[in-house]
Amino acid sequence: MKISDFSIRSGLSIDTLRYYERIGLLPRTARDGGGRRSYGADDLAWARFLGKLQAMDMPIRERLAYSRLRSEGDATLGARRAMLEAHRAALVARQDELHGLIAALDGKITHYRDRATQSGDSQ
Amino acid sequence: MKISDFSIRSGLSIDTLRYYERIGLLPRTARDGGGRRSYGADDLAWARFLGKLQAMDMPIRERLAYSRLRSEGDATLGARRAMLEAHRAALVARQDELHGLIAALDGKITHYRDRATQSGDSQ
DNA sequence: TATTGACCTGGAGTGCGCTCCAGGACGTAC
DNA sequence: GTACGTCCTGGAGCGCACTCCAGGTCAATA
Repeated sequence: MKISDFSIRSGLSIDTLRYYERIGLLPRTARDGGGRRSYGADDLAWARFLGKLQAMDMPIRERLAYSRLRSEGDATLGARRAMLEAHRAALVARQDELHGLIAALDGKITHYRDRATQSGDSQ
Repeated sequence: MKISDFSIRSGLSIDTLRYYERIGLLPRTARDGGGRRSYGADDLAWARFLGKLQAMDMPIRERLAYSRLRSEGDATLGARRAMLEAHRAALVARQDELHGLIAALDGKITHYRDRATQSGDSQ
């Protein structure tokens, strides 16, 4: 698969794909005769998983650490699982935080609604 | 209140306080005889509210827009409420997204657990 | 065969959100 | 009255995560 197709299918821009390869987040991609990148199905699965880690707010340094572990093979399965579990805990914490923030926001919105034409401080 | 105390009580660094004032997120703070900033209780409420908007991932441009509305007085109450309601919807959407991502992560973690000593691709 | 369009590389530029720095002023403690 | 700590300003620098650009190569198409 050439980079333009891979970009569409992975959801990552062409520039981002080259950038990720440069920093080692994606392994050095296979090339065709003319030196152009040629992606396979396994590359797609990995790129999509990276996309998910990004959607989970995992910073690029951590994704890079995970990627390095992955490149070291099965010996690092435990370490990778530990990273995912730690990140899972962070996501759950963030969910809880959002819950509280939404509640606070609801209070504020209600307050605004109540004083639509009155005075007082609403920030 | 001087800036060092206000920094502690608001949770914003001294540099951040000055930066926010520079870009107009905090109104020009009152000064004492020597030209130093002198904060009041209302400043504190506003700074803390800004902190909450930040914790809600509201980008600085939006916080700035909100801040400008606030400085225009009660005429903008409706617009401010609309902003908060829009942001609330974004937070709820993000909560839902996190829910799905955590579920996906759980699948991955379970997969890792199952193949602790086996072969196969786990990303 | 000439042109077009997609691709390549290395490196520069961007936007966000601060954070740090130099050089200077003030006010309190000794 | 001088030393010290805290403050001031304007501006530079930084880390993140891309995004864009110049200058060049290559393959297919007209």
